[in-house]
Amino acid sequence: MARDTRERLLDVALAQFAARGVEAVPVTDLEKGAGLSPGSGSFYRHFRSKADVLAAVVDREVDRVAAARDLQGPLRDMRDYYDWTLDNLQRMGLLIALLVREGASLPHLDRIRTVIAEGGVAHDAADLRARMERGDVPARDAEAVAAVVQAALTGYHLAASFFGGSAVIDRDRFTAALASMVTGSTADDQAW
Amino acid sequence: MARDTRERLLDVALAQFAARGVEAVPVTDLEKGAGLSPGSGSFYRHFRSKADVLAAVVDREVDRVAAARDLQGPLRDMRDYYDWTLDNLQRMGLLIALLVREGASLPHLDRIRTVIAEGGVAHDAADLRARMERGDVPARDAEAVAAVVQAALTGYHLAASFFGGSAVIDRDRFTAALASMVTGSTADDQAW
DNA sequence: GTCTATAACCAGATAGAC
DNA sequence: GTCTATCTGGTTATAGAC
Repeated sequence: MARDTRERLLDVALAQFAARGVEAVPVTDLEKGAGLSPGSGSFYRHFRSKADVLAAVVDREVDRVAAARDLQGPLRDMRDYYDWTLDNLQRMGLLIALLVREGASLPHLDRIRTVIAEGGVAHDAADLRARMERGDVPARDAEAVAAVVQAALTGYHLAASFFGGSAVIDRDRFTAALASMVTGSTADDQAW
Repeated sequence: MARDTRERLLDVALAQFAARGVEAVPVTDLEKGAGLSPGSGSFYRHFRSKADVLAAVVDREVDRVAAARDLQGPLRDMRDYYDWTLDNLQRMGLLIALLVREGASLPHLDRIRTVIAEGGVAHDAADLRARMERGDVPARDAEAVAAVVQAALTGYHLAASFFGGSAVIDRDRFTAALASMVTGSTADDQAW
């Protein structure tokens, strides 16, 4: 047993809840997944209830996402940034799956919203405004453009995760098109 | 009792499944919602099981969406089309909520994917290609641009429905920015 | 077609030995 | 901390009267 039983229970709970939904996962399955005897109440030595473990799962995952965000290096060009954002969404994958599944009934909803939205539109809009003033990017409603970018990246990620990545366009073509729409560059400037 | 009991059960099931998740809704609640005595097995005179009613719900809803799509009038300009698409997503709201909640475990998944994706990227890409050839729109990777548009609209819809419409940008500004990014028009052409 | 009643089962949670 | 055993309550589904 490498890690703490409590940690193992949290790992299993995150994976199972995200994949099958909280209601669909019996406590017995969590015990089984953590190497405990299913049906024994051993789970209850670590958490008071199923709702309790859900809250702990969300808490730990939000902390992780917040910590990972701080590691973000300096942004190079726009496409790298979009690429990095898609990676980030993938890293938050299980948390997002959980959010999407359980919706409003998730605990700590405002913390989740804060972490997921934060550094998003507001930050991007400021960056865009600066580029617009320098003339790197055509002048438009910066906040709205930032919102479009955010929505496009999120939508792409969700579609890929629902439909298993099939029937969606290649990731490179997607970020290239998005960057070209923001910067106003056209086919004359760049091959695809 | 206006409509058939079977229809009422389907209505209640759609609403409840989308809102709370299939697992979380006992058959008793469906009976209650349809005006039947909760706990009586009356539900089972209309459906063989809970899985059966879920399949019927999805089937009926996909049929509705497909039928509504055929009513689409001729497209005027691009912004009207984005507006119409957002309306459409709202009309598919409960089906999308169900898809998002239950994910891969939903029955008839490929039918859903077909109906939701179809007439989407492929159709838009053809339209864009024509506009690019006429010079109305800057020449770019048409399929990729169509995918970005689709992802942006879907992402906007989902964010609005998760977070209750708060913290999201105004719908008009969103579609305006998206249209301007596709057509390549800038602040000089249009006020916001 | 709907009802009352109930069977069969499974999930959440607790007690107490080791 | 984990186990066996168990209580309790809720859920699916069926039987049979009306």
